[in-house]
Amino acid sequence: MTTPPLLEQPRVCSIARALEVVGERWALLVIREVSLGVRRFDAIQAATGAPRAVLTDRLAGLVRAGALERVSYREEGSRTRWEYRLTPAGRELAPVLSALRQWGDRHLSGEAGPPATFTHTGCGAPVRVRHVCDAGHVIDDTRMISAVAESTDSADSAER
Amino acid sequence: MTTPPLLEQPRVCSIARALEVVGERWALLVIREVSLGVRRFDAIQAATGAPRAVLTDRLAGLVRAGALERVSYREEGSRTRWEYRLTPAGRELAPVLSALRQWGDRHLSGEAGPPATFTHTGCGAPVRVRHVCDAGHVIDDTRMISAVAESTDSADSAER
DNA sequence: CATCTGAGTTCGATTCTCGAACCTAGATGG
DNA sequence: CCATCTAGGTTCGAGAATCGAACTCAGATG
Repeated sequence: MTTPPLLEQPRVCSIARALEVVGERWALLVIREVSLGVRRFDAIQAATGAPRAVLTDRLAGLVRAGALERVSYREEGSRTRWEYRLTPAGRELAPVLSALRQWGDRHLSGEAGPPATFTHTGCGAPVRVRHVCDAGHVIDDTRMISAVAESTDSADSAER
Repeated sequence: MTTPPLLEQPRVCSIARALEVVGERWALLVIREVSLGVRRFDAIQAATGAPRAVLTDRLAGLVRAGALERVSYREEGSRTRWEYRLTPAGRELAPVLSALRQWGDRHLSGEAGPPATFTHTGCGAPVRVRHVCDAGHVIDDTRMISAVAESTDSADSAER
């Protein structure tokens, strides 16, 4: 109980799997932009600052992973263009972005305060991400969350 | 409203700032391990699979950023050792990890289902991260969240 | 026909990451 | 006293990823 044993294999975990998709540099900033309605290559490039070659790569990866889709569209009297849109899976990354923003706001925004604030459109109150259980309890103390490992091969249960 | 103008500068944003600290490869997996109680260099190395040199670098970065602290400790009749602990700021990364895990669970865990589940210790109900406003409303539709840019220089307000 | 625009490619120069091997200082064993 | 073990790193060379700037290409536009 004092010193957990060394694992022989890196831990299998959804966090690691998620990071393989959205953990590369620029990937989450791309999702941020598309969430904000910025959908065209050049606009995403300008708003993120990613090098164009890298952006090409990230966009393709996010499409392959099912977070974005590449759609052709045509404005009145204009040629066909491409744009990137969030898929439902991509939209579900919103809590990841919010959680990062919340942490950055709190710990990295210096004197100036956060560069933007987010409010509930219904009631105007500030919005944050929190742990909530399905019975409706808001949980701020992470010690009140228990991990249960789905028994795979190497049995290691995590406690916090 | 149709096509947002190209930004001249990459967007200033807490997400980008947060990613400068925790966005490098392995950083969040290190935080995951320390959250789980794995505190020693070799144990973190084994659980994450990060190369040792990279791990040295990430640990130093996370200490510099104030998410971890490096503490010496001594077990009975043993020499002095070092361990890494979460600071309060590091503990506040929990929603980031949970949000990533939630997304990975939903979209990347294939047949086998999620490798672990998390429940509220009080009531046993599954825990997830959600947007909640300070008036207590749970918000699942992100269109009900409004962004208000703190008026800096280049005025661009974000709508979703 | 020349120009503009959107959406990429190509290129050479860093920079980062990987894995394996090596180093060091305090126990520990004989 | 010497060899060994362990924790916590360093060092090293090779390979992959990132960077910024310049180039391409096809369909409007003048």
